[in-house]
Amino acid sequence: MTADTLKASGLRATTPRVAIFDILEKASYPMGVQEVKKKLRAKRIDTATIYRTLETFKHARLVAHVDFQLGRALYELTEGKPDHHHIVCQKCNKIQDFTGCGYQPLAKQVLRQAKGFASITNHSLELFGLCVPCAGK
Amino acid sequence: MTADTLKASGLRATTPRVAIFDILEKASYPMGVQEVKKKLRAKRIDTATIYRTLETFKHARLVAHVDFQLGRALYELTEGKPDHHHIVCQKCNKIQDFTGCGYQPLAKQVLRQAKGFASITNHSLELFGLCVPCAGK
DNA sequence: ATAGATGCAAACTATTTGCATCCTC
DNA sequence: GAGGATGCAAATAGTTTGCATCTAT
Repeated sequence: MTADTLKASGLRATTPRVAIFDILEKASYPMGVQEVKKKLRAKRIDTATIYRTLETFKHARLVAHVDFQLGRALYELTEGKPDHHHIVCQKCNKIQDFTGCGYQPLAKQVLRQAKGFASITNHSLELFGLCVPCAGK
Repeated sequence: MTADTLKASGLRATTPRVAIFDILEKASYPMGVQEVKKKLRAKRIDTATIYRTLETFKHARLVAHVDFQLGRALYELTEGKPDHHHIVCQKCNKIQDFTGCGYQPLAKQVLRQAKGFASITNHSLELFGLCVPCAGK
């Protein structure tokens, strides 16, 4: 149950949090605040609460912050998908997922080179390109 | 000369463009619109122009869009630094660069797997971690 | 009971757009 | 000269914050 997942992360299982988590769980791609808000429709949950909740989830590492260079933040559950990434069509924003970017050796190497850093806790990687329909002009 | 660089990319060498390019050239880390504006100080260049110019540079591939999950877009010249990336301290936002993320084989593999995509034209990769001072609490 | 979370409203910051004027080629 | 670029002003979008009230534990 979602409430237990939240509690397991040390978070209170409030109505908005459960609702937002459930929406992310059903989503098949990263969602922004507006998208979440739309899905919440009937439930009167304030936009500020959505922002705060997503930020909270991010700190708890329940969600990952994803950036498609669209001028807004997107989030997706990390649950059971480590090293999860996307390729995004630059024309139509279509998304496809892929797993494994082989960043572990890179992280090690960078830590060795970048003397000023003690640890790497996170990484973001997105590929941008053209989907088949858009490439065909 | 900067003007020639711009023309070589098919862009008109206007005063604002030259000024903004020069600022980026001197910068030692990715800059946002506000940072550029500050550097432009005396020169009366409108914020809208900065936005438009950076977008233009981006399309011309003179600059790369960088995202540190700060809620605003940053840009840096691509000039002579292909496959250039950063590691960012999550506490103090200190930045260190590194080169080469070995994404070429990854790109190939993803194109093979992600059937819906025809090409990859770009990639973004940032590492997030803690710098030595911040890690020491 | 109490710390923490939410709703509401307002403030802020980032970014975009329309249009008249200006400047580069 | 002509078309693209800029400045200005206003609009739009995204995000944050203060505070009184509510709620999960």
